[in-house]
Parts: sequence; C-alpha cells; structure tokens
Amino acid sequence: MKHLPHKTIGRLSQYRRALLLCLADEKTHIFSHEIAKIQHITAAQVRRDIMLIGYTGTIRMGYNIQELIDLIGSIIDSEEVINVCAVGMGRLGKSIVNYFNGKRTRLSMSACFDNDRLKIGTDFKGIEIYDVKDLKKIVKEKNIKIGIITVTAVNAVEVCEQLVKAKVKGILNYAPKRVNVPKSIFLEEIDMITSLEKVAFYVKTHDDEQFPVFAKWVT
Amino acid sequence: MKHLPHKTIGRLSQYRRALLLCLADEKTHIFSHEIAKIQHITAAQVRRDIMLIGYTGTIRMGYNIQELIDLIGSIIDSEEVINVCAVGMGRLGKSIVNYFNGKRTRLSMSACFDNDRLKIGTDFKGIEIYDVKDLKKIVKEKNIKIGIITVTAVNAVEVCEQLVKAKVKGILNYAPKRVNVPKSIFLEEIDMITSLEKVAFYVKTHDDEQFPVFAKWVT
DNA sequence: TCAGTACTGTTAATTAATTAACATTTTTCT
DNA sequence: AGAAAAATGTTAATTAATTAACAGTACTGA
Repeated sequence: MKHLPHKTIGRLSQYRRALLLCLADEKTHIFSHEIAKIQHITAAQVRRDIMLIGYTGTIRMGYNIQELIDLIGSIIDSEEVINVCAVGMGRLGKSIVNYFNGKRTRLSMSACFDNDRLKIGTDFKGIEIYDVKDLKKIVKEKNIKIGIITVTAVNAVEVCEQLVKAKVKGILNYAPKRVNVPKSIFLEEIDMITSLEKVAFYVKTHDDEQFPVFAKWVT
Repeated sequence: MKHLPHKTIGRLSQYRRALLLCLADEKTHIFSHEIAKIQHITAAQVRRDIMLIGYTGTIRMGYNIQELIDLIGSIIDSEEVINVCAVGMGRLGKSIVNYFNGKRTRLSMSACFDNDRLKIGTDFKGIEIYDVKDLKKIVKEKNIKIGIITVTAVNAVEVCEQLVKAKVKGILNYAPKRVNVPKSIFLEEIDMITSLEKVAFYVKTHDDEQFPVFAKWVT
C-alpha cells in the first residue's frame, strides 16, 4: 500500500464508524453495496478503497466487519496515543471537546486553553483549562501533537502562531478565518459558514428541480 | 455562466469573506495572487474561478474588491431572504446559531428546535426554541427552507426524517451519522470526527517529513 | 519611444477522483 | 452436474479539478 489517496483516508474513517454501528447490530459481514448505501457513494468506490488497503472479502459473504474495522484501525490509528488540545473554550470548543473526549482511544484530549480568567483553572469534562499564555509550556509538557482552533475569527491567526511556535504537528482550524502554517505542519480547515452558504446557493438555484448527485459527504 | 463547478461555489463564498476583510483594511483592489495567498491556493485557480463568473479586473490594478464582492453576492445570495432553522440546541447547535445569526442578511435564523422541556419556550439569541414535535408546523408557518441538524448521532436520522416531511429544501448535517434524503433535497454533511482522524493520520504518517500540498481548505 | 515588467483571461495539459466494466469465484437450485 | 445468480477484485474509461502556459495589455522608466 503506497500512497492512499487523500479522500480515501477520510472515507476509511467513515467506513469504520459505520461498521462499528453494524457490529452493534450483530451483523458480522457486509457487502460493498451495503456500505455504499450508508455512505451515499457507489459500490465501486467502496471496493476500490478496500482494495487499496489490501483487504479481501469473501465472494458470497462480503467483508468481515470486525476484520475490516481492525485493518482500518491499523492503518489510520497511530500506535501510541496522540495528544490533542483545543484552544478556545466557547460553545464550539466545548462541543468539540465533548465530542472527542473518550471516543477514540488513540486520540486523547489532553488540555484546553482559553484567555478568560473565569474559565482558566477550571475543568471541562475532566480536562483542565489553561491560560492560553501557557500554551507553549503545556504543549511541551504534555507532548501534545495536534491543536484544534475554536476561537473567533479575530483571534485565529494569533492562536495559530502560538500553536506553530509550540511545535504541534497538526492543526484543525474551525475559526472562520484562514491561517498560515509552515509546510512541516499538517493543516485542515473547516469552514462552517461556507457550508451553509453552499446549501443556500443550491436551494435557491435548483428550487424545484431534482439535485444532481453532488450532495456528498464533506469532511 | 452555465454550471459553476461545485468547488467553485465554495471558494466564491470564501473569497467574499476574505475580500470583506480586505475592504475593512481600506484596500480597494486586489491581485489574483494575493487572494491565492490568503486562500492557500494557486493564482491560476483564483483567476479561473473569477473568469467563470464573468468578472474582469484591470490589468495593472487587479480586481476591484467592492465590485467583486457585489458580483459574488449576486451569484450566491438569494434575492429573497432564506429562512433557516437549527434542530438540537446543545452546545454545537448554539454555537452554530450564534455564528450565523445576523451575519449574512440573506440568511435568517428563524427558529430553533429541541426536545428538552427546559429549553422549549425559552429563546436563544432572540430566536425562540420550539418543541421538535412542532417542527413541521413551524417550518411551514415560518417558511423555513433549510434545516441544520445538530443533534446527537442517535437522533439524527429521526430528525432528518422530520425535516424531510416538513419539506425543507436543504439540510446541513453536523451529526456524526449519515442521513438519507430524497433527491429533491440538497444535503451537505460535515463530519468533524473524520476531520480530526485525518489530521491524526497525517501527523503520524509524515512525522518529520514535509507535507505535500494536500492540506486544503475543506468545507 | 521602446524594452522590460507584471499583471489578466483563457486554453491546454495534467493530475486526481470516480465510475463502469468485466473476468472470476462461490453458492444455489434444478 | 451444470446453469444461473450475485458477489469480489481490478483494470480501463470517464469525469472533475487543478495547474501550467502563454498571448495580450497596461504601465514604468531609461
């Protein structure tokens, strides 16, 4: 398995989540077209992704769910735990921390940061909230590798610079403002405003028509 | 201008936001490579997008920011106000409502829904929170066209069905569970968990290498 | 005035992502 | 046993997205 396409990575993560639900329903095997249905994509794509990671199912049973989950895990999860922090403990920050906290064992929410005196020193869901001024120190101490930016647009750039200085390896930016990072840091930016504007655009444009198939899952 | 590519729509929305910031800085004109820098894309792409919407800049000044903002607005905004609702008034729902409320004049946050007795009847940021049981009625009354799903994974499917029955035209799903809609409804799904897993994957994979250019803005 | 520079607009080339096609395999049914 | 059905794995074809290339143009400065 050489270079997994960018989009395949995202889909594998999604397949796994879907498969875990199937497993909970006591299913043991699943066909490519069943996964495809759940994910709103074609069966060909599912088979192709699975081929790329080198898994093979059985021809009449489809894929063994548990095996596939494990294999996906072995590819996308890290062997050691990766520590993550969130900067900005407003509603968005809290909802994201709440989301991730304890969900996947290989990702650990290790610290939160804010600049609000009232929040600093308290904890949220068992995770301590530190002063953003101490970001560099805490990131180093706790060996944090990923930072999630959940501050407002005006503070995003500043916070990002701090994260870069603190030498995190990856940044996930939810602020509605683009930030810059050196090439050595992986950056993913999620723009919630644009998502809504896009929906609005298609809603007004297509009004009574049927939509083409471009309503795809976006990560 | 025939069919604007899917991704171009997203970028136009982003260009506009960036341009509004530039305008606030008293700039009047901007070059394609400046926009490109802000957006982390190539100048060729910027020019191509702008070409697609039929705008032309001047050769030594670049693009007139105000004109470009107006043109993008004329393309992606609807003429009449589009009413939007959010279902699920937890932290995520609130942060999204807070985000959108009053930001863009052509999108109006008109109602919120929840199933929590304590929240029903109260208001958040001036928007009333209704019982999700009344969704269909309120959506009709208020002429709501877009629904945002911000409930938990377990409730997402149910809520989505309600929105479909209520005949919204577009759905934005933030729950970490895929939902199904008929072809006549535009669906955009945003998967925050996958985003983080993707970052984690690249962080562990590339460890000390330079990243290739795939750290792109995703909507 | 004329070469040089630095843009745009646009087409062509390239790369990435998706879908289609199909040979092959396993099981079922008669 | 043999035909039919329904999967997979994989390659080829197609479509979409991005990037490169460059002709054309406006300004600059010697």
